[in-house]
Amino acid sequence: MARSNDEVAALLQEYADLLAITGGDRFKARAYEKAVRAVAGYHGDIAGLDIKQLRAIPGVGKSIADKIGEYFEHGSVQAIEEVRARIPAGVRQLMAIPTLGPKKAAQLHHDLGISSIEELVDAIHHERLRDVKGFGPKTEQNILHGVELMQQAGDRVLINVAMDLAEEIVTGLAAVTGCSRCTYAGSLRRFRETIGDIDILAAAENPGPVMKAFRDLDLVGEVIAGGEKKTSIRTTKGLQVDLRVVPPQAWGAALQYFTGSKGHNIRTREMAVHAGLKLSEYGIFDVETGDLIVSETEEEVYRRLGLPWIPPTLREDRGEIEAAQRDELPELVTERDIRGDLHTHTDLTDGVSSLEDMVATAAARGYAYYAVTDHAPNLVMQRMSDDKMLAQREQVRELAARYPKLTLLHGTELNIDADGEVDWGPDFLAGFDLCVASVHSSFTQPREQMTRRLVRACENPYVNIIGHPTARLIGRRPPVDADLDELFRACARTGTALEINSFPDRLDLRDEHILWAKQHGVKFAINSDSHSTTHLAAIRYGVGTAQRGWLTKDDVINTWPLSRLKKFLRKGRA
DNA sequence: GCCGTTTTCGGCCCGACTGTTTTCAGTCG
Repeated sequence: MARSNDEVAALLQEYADLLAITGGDRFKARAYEKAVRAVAGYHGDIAGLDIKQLRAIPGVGKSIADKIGEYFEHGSVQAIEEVRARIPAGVRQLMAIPTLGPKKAAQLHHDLGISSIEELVDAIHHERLRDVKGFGPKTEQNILHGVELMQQAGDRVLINVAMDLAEEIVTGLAAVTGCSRCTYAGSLRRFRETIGDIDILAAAENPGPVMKAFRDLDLVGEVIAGGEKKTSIRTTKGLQVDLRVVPPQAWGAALQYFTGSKGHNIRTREMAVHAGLKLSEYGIFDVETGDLIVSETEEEVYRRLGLPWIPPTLREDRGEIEAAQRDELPELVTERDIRGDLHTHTDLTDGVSSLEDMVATAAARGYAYYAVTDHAPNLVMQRMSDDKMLAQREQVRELAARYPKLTLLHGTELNIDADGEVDWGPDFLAGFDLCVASVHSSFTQPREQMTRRLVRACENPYVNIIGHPTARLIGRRPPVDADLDELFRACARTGTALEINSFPDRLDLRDEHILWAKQHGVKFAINSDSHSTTHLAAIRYGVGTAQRGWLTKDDVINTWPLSRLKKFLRKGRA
């Protein structure tokens, strides 16, 4: 379901870009960019809001609220149509080329009539850029190189890919003599679901050796920019990594700055300005005297702004500053709070590890309970049968004796069919300790049908958790189209939890949907959906996503003591 | 275009690096 928030955000971003290309008031363009972040990060669906409610969103004033209203009413916005008519779409696309921004794109369009990437490449080959002011031979090379990179589509990568790479680089740089601290920052530290580039931060009195060690890493494909304090490289696989080295005493301010997000940083810097201070990656300074006030730790930086420390996963300018000012930041769920995994597979269906190995790995993680939830018969390719399922249950019960500290639960992952029915009737389902139910087919049903299908699953008294609720695969399959408000209401009403599937290519529900569902009073289960012993650790990404959705321990059923969990799983059954 | 415990007008985040130019604009994060 393409949320209307995302549609509107894309439209406002286009307008902001076009305003930047046409020149004029750059603060106007910035105001639209601010509104883009506000709309994209808004917790609910903005389609249902009236003008007054739209204006209540910080960063959305009369003009933008009216444009959003006009868009919902007519499907287009006149002011945007007018500027579209003047600036060909291809001119905006030029901005996607690294090193090309709105000014250069506008100049190419104005001086040479270039309005597409193809025309630009052609113009370079015919040496037509030589006469344009500000464009030299290096710029030509940079553009051609940038276009080549775009064609290779070195897009965003999944969080686990970036995390593995970042941890490898951090380990390498931390070992360099003179490097006192090293960590990853940026969107990775905020646990965004995909990562565009990796930000590494190091502290050293003398940056030289750390910079050299970075440039010499085996994974470096090319050095994009190499300065004294900052170096950017592209790995052999095409991912950009930026390293910043700061003096040790500036660590806290630098970490705060390089963690972002951009929106969060703008807010904190504005707060500093209003207090007669200046906040940069080197610290908080007194504007009058230029004296450094604090810089060593993030806690000090936030405290000087009158705020408690804000967890990185909240730093998206989605209300965390206001919550911090009221001292109402949520106490976020952490990986340590997770007492068990409630969605896992074995080699009885499509897993690759045995029941024994999966349980041993769960026990080694210190879990208090663990559910085995292999696929049910309707997912025919998994070749499940009643007999096999019952035999596995026996095995689980026998295995339980070997793990006195770990309670084993026998469950299943049911298949929600096109009508909302599941694999078994009540008699057989009653034998399970818990049931996950998920959509695995008919992904493209119309909205009403899909909504009814999911709500029916919730209404089944044996369904405890809706697995990967939108069934999206990041970068490969879009989310199903359903009325999420209705689904969330049904979950809250029936005592059905929504899964936060931790598998890095799912992360489903995603952060914004979690925030939205939480407003309805829904409970969640953070599960790994493991198909191998190595997958259990992926729960960290589900926890990070849950944090981005502002969840506390109490919101997540698999942080609860077993007795409370079991009560929830009875779901009001007799 | 948005916003307001100094403001309904006059502000609007900050710094590194590059390429071009000779003191700086543009881009990026």
